Amino acid sequence: MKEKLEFLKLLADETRLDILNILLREDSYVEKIACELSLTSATICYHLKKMESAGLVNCSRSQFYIIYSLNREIFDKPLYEFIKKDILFVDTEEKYKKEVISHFFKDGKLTQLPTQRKKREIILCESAKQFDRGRKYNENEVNDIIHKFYDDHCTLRREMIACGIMSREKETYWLI
Amino acid sequence: MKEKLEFLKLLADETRLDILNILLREDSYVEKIACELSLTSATICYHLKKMESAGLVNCSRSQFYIIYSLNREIFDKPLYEFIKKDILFVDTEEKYKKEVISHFFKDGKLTQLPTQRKKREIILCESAKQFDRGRKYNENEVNDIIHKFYDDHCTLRREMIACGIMSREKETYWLI
DNA sequence: AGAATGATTAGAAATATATCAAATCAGTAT
DNA sequence: ATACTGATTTGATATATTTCTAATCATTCT
Repeated sequence: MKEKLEFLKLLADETRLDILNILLREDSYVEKIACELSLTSATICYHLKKMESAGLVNCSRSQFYIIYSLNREIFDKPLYEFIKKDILFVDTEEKYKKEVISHFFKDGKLTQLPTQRKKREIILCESAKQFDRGRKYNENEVNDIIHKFYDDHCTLRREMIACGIMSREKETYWLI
Repeated sequence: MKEKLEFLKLLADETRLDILNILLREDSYVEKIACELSLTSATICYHLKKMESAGLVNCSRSQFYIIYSLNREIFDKPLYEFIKKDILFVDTEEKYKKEVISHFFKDGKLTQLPTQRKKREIILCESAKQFDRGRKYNENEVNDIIHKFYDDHCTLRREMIACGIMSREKETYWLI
């Protein structure tokens, strides 16, 4: 998660890639790398310290120098390992529905019936909450209830039946 | 090379990692991803476009939507593949030597004999260029030549012999 | 053809970070 | 002990990039 991102951020820098490529070839030390890359020691040190604390490289003192070396095993892992998060996404459908509902319902009024099938279905389900399950309604009652939040009661009524939320027999309507 | 860096930069962003993790689970489209991550469509689009042009994801239109999917084969490769540069480093030793020489020689004068063995060797080799190979020198000649660029001719003369650049027999000196 | 809708682009603001010069720290050698 | 030398830290500057809002584009459906 957070660590993986930090890890990838470390790799996503040209200077650090250059440093890693040098270490891939041979162990080295700050001053020499700085010379090879035409940068200051301060800069190289800054990068090496960062990479060291992330476990990308190791270091040990040898006489005057602090020798840096690559932690090679890390680089054998497939890229997949570095992007996969362990977090499971739950309730994304629910969140999406809420988003759609809050977009089409303003102050309790349905501003418009969505053209898109998937979204229309969500809106129709939401509209159906104005009716009680098990109760029978006549056409006028249905129209009145719909009219409280949407002008075109004919269309909405028809659509609810078309998508299988509501059923009708003669003049009687009920939720399925 | 350049491409690899661009690739890693793309991965080193939290939002893009989130997007990739969503696509790892299922194909999706801009608006839905935006909703799931609580960001605007513009932002998601910006990231997806970037990743698409790098070949990380693919897209195709389906009715209203442009469905994005992961280019999975890329993620199977080991990290190593993404950091290894093809460029061979040549002349790094040469560059390092020049750096050391220009540091210790100012205006043709040797400011100081380096303490460090490796650097001292470089300086001694550089100093040896003042002598001609094959020619024999007596001690005074050696001292005079050295004295033109360094005060302590005794030390320098001794060091050149110690490190095997110059040889001596009785009062005669010559380069090896 | 025209309305609706998802995708994209443009411009601006905010944030993160690589780099350097200079100062300081920490071992090494005489 | 003291001078030397490589490593590190600090503070400042420059640059890149993410994100948003608003406008525009492109496609689908009636």
